[in-house]
Amino acid sequence: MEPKIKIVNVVVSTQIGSDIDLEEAALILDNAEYEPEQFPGLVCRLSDPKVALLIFRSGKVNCTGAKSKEEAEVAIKKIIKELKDAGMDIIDNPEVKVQNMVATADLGIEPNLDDIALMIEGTEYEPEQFPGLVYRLDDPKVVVLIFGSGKVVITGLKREEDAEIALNKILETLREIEEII
Amino acid sequence: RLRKWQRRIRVSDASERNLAFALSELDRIASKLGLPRNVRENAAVLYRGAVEKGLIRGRSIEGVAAAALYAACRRCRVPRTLDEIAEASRVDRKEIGRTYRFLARELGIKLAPTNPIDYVPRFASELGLPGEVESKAIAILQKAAEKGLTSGRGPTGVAAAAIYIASVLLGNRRTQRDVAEVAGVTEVTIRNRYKELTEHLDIDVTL
DNA sequence: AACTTACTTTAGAAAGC
DNA sequence: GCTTTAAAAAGTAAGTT
Repeated sequence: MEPKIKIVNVVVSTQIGSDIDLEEAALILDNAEYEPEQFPGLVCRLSDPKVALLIFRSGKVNCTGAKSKEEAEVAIKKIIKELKDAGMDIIDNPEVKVQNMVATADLGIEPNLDDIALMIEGTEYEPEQFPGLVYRLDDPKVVVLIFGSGKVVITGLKREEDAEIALNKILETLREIEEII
Repeated sequence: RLRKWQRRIRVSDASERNLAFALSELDRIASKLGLPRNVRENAAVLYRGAVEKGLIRGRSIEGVAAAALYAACRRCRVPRTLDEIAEASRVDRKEIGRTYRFLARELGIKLAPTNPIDYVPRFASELGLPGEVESKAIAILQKAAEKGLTSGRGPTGVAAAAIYIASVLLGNRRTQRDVAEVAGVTEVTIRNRYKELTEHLDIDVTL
């Protein structure tokens, strides 16, 4: 519990029915946009849990922008209630699956990105294109963006605890590099 | 049996035609950018390697050629930005960058991040600056790298700021606007890097 | 020169082109 | 591959004031 890891985004998927009339749903939901020419899903933004939901004709639903799985579940229950109250055929307590989580943290040191790029396989660092170094880990299968400030972004997370595991692995690798130098 | 034979001829015909096209593309882009022979040859080697490993599948010949040239420029320490390569070819920078990463990974080429110092000779030359200014800019960049002032910043921006500072210090002043133009960055970026470098390296620039 | 807004990178799901 | 969604990191860019 040394590093303060903060979950900043959670992506979740679920299914609330099948063969959903998105035109109808668009009329029922307040902040809904549905432009099939542009994207096959209906976009609905909620302000309460500040999230965005994508609803598809198949009944599949994605929820992004939540800070936790629970927050995403609250958002999904909200739209389910709205659609059900309007008379649509919707599943009540669908199983929600976390597809991805994004976290931020601080290494507490200012790493030399050039050294990391040269010494660690599987890292990409192209400052011309992006200031962060891209570090792909296999064990917790996540991707970590490391910045010169020591700030870090961890994404691809399926479990919250993997963030700390990944962070510790990186700190350990950084220590090994410093020993060599 | 005869069909199979004809097919082989056709395939090898197509391969040769594609390789010839790729090499002419490399030459066309390289000429437009005024790249030396060794860079073109290096790019051709990379391209052939990509063909041998079947890395062209699902990718355009122009895209792979542009990416090979981008990688070759870096390997030969005469870097061109993705924007410069994109402008000289008809491939957009996003695809060149993506293809370059793919090639580097698949061909097992590990390129060090572009060193801002590698941009100095070209930029200084385009600005008509003497060798002393070039050397001074390089010295500034070496100090900057030691203090971690280049990490995360765009190589062209840092190089531009160092050249600007060196030009002022040695009495061969170029305007930020002129330096920004040859480096392909904005004046705002030069000012930001300028502030950072002069403050952290204790450089007194009196105008 | 300051502000604001916006784009670069990463992951993942969805349905369709 | 692309399209759309959200969010963070830090750098760079562009438009206003």
